[in-house]
Amino acid sequence: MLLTDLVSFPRYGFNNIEFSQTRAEMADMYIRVAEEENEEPMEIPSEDDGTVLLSTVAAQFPGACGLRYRSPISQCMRGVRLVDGVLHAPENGWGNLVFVVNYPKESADNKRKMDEIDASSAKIKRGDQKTSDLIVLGLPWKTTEQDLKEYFSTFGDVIMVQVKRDAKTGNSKGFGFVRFADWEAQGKVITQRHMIDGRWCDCKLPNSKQGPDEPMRSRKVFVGRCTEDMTSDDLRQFFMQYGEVTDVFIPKPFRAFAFVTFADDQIAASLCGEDLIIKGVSVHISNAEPKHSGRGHMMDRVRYGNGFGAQAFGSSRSSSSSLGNFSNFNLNPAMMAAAQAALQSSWGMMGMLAQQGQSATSGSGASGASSARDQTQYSTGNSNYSSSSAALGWGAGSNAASSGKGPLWQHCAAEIIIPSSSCLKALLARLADTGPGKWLAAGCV
DNA sequence: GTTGAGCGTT
Repeated sequence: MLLTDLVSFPRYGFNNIEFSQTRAEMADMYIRVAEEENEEPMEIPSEDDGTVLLSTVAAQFPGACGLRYRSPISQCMRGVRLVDGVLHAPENGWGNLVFVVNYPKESADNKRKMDEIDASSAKIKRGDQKTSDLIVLGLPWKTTEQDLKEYFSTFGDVIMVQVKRDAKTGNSKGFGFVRFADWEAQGKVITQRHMIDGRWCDCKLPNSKQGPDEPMRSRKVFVGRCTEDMTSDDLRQFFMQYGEVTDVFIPKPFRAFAFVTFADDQIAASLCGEDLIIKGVSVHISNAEPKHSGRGHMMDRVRYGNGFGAQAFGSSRSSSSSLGNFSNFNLNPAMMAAAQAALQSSWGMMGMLAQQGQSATSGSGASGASSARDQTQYSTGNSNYSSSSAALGWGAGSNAASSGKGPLWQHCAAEIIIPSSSCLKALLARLADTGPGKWLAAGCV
C-alpha cells in the first residue's frame, strides 16, 4: 500500500500499523484472484461484511463456480466456503493470498476436450471466429453511443456501436448494437450481463444472426415451481455450480417459472428431469420449449416421467456453440455397453436421471414417438438425428413407492431416450462424477 | 399459477 493511499483512506491511520480490520473497515477491500496459481491475480471487490459474491468473481471469470487457495500452513489447496452464492473468507481473512478460480468439472473437461479436438484436427476453421453485431438489450433511455463505446471498450476493440432511436422523437428505443474486432471479446461479452448507466443489460446474437432453428434452444432449461422470492441473481448463482450461465429469464408478472441458459448445451441437457432445491424450494428442471411453438407437446412428455423423452430437439445442432459440436461423436458398442451397465447397476444416482418417479407406464413406442415428433418439429432440414441417437434401457425397479420414500433410483423404469451422442456424453460425464462411475469417464468419455 | 420482451429505415 502506498503512502498516498494511507492519506486518502484515513481509516488506515498511521499509528495503526497492523491494519487490524473491523467489519466496517473491510468495506472496499479487494481480494486477489487468478485463473491459475502462478498467473497475475486480479483484484476483486468484497462486500461490506467481508464476504465475496460468487457473482462478482464470475463477472471477471465467466463460468467460475468457486475459489480455492493454497494453505500457507498445510501447503495443500483448500476450498473457500461457499454458501448460497456467497464466498466466506478463510479463518485468517482473505489476506494477501491468491485465490484460484474453480470451474465446473464438466465444463472444464469439455473445454479441454475441445481444445484437443481443435488441436488434433488439421482443419482449423477460423471462419466461425468472425465477429458479428451484438444486440444490447435493456439500455437506459439516456445511454448514448459514446457511453456504449466507452463501456464496451473495456472488453476489447469496439468497431461499431449504435443506439436505436425513434426516427421522429430521437428517443432511444432502449436497445442498440455493438461489434468487436475480435472474437474473444465478443465471446466474453455474450456470457455476462452488463451494468450500463445503472441498468443491467444483456448482449446477444441478434435474431437476424441466429440460425433459423435456434441452436441456442437446447442450452436453455425451463425451471418450474419457482417462488416469487427467487431473483434472477439467485438463479444465476445457484445454476453457476453446474456450468457457465449465459442468461436467466424470469417472466413478469410472476408466473412461477423461469428460464436458465447455459453456455454448454450438454450441461443443460444433463439437468433436465431433475428436482433441485433452491432457497429451500424444490424446483423442477425440464427442457425449454421453443418460444412461439404450437401447443400440445406437454401431454406427450409428462407421462414419460423422466423428462428425457422430449429433449431430443436441437441437441445435435449446436454447431454454433462456442464450446463445440459433438454431432460427429460416435458411440461404439463398448461405450454403449458401459453406459448400460452403469445405468443398470444400482449406484443410487439414477435419481438424477429420473427423479420424477412417475410410474413409467409408457414403453419405448410412446416416448419414441415423442422424440420423433420433437424431431420433426425442431430439427427441420436436419437428418442426422437418427444417426447420432441412441436409446438406453433398463429393467423396471418394481418397488413403486411413488411417495418418494426409498432410493430414488428405485423409481426408474422403462427407458431413457438419449437423443444424441452429446446427451449421452453429458450423462456419462455426470455418472462419472459420482461414486463408482469414475472409471467410466476415464475409459470411455 | 410449469414455457419467455424488446431485434437493426444498414
